[in-house]
Amino acid sequence: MADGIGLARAAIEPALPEERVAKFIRTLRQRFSFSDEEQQQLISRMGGEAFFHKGDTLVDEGEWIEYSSLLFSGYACREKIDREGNRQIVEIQIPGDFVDLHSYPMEQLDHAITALTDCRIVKLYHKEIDDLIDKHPRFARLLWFSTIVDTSIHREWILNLGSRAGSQRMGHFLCEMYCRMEVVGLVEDGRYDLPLTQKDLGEALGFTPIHVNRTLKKLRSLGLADFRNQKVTIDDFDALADHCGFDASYLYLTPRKK
Amino acid sequence: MADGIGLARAAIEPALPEERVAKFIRTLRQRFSFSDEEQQQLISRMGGEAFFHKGDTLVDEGEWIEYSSLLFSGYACREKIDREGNRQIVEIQIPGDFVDLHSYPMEQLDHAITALTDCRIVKLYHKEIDDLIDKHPRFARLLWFSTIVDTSIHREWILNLGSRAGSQRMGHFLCEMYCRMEVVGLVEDGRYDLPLTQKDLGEALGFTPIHVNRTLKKLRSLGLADFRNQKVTIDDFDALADHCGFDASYLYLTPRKK
DNA sequence: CGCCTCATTGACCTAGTTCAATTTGGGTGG
DNA sequence: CCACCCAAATTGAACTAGGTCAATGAGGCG
Repeated sequence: MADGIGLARAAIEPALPEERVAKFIRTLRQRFSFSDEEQQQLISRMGGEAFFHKGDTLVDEGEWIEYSSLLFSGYACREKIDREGNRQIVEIQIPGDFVDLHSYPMEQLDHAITALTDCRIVKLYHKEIDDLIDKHPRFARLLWFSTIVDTSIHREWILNLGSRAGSQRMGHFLCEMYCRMEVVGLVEDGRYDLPLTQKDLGEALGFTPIHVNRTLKKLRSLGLADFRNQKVTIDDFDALADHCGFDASYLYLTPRKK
Repeated sequence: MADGIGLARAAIEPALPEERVAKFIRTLRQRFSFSDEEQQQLISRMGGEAFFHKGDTLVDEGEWIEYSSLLFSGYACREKIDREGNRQIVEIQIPGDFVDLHSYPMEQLDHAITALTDCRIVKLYHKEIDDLIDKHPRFARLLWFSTIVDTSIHREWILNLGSRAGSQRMGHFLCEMYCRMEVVGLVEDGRYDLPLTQKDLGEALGFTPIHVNRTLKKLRSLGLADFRNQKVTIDDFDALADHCGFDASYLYLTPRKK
């Protein structure tokens, strides 16, 4: 595991994991200067792949965790279940996301991570992170940053659930996914995949599936967004963003100004 | 700034900052073994106090941040304002909380931090954290952990706003505050201070102030909780926790089992 | 072809909002 | 100590966004 080639060898498909890992690194590079050598330092420490089927649990609540998983294909979500069995989706994970980097400091999660589609992940063992930080302390701040973006996304969801209603709450969610998908090259002609049912959408947004249906109908009739067959089409992103007061700065996707 | 004495000298009142800093450290020690020397390493790097009045902004959205603030007396909240001017409180900060340790990796926040009462903070400059991690890489994981607990709290709020209604949503919030106040010794005879108006409570829970009033009335009539004059009384915590399905594990306050 | 899951629509119901008025209590100046 | 003020709490009444219940369609698949 001296370099990225080890990863390619381990791949089941001909796809090069480096390309997917690069999605994650590209996001980081938008905020931090990052030498090629540092990039190699990180990639070389990643090793071991795993495959999950739709519906599988990638990480279970309370499970003892030794490595973090970088999602390089497929979609997953983080979810919490309350006493009555209500499911709340708290975040959607897309290719290029480290789905549980926060398990490095945390060691056990308070929520489960479930595959929304078949998924492939690359592992980064926590002992490798220890070693990486030991030798290159700068990585602490860098990897830490990437977990803190999730915190920011959570805060915006709190705002979304607490302060926005109906089509604005829904539209805001679709805007967020649009922006996140775009940086990893998964938006084409205003379209992207969103492998959720209307029931799932309801569980993310605090709506009943019936209300989700009506909300989507409204956005469609306003010409702002269309969700059909697990695909989202947004012809005029700015119009939708304006409709729901979406401002992408909480996603920390743009370079810092300083 | 070779030791904690520097802090005491800087204090405006005779209160010893170490005692308050210790609240933060005590919380960490519940999960990490922590030598006295390490504790000293951390405390010795903290320096500089600041005082804020009720209503002041401790940290503004988008502001460039060079140090993180440990709240050692008073209460604050993190809030986001949307385009329409609606305010959403996303977390309450109590004595012993690092209110913006996440500004170390993030450097600019997506939200503001506002004083709910007069507040006193101790600073930890980010360059000191750099140095600390450089010399003692173990601190990276440890401080990182403490920011990740906020992420977990945010997730539970998403669940609370998305899945719980009425008195259960309110009760859950009161349970959380009870538990967090208890570890820092601020609960006496089932009572603790909560310096919020009913309007503020509504802005935290996604309710109108009128509904907050009715929800509180209901909890009072059920004998589960009483909020009056910015003080919460919970005679039977277990009964309240049972009423709203509260499980404190997301607060990561108990020692790890492993 | 028939099954099964998901989407869609209608009718009705309720939790929570809105609007408006009244009360309470702490603080302040005379 | 009292009179006054003001912010916050409380209550009532009417209204509505969203939930509940129930039925119908529509697409995918063995």
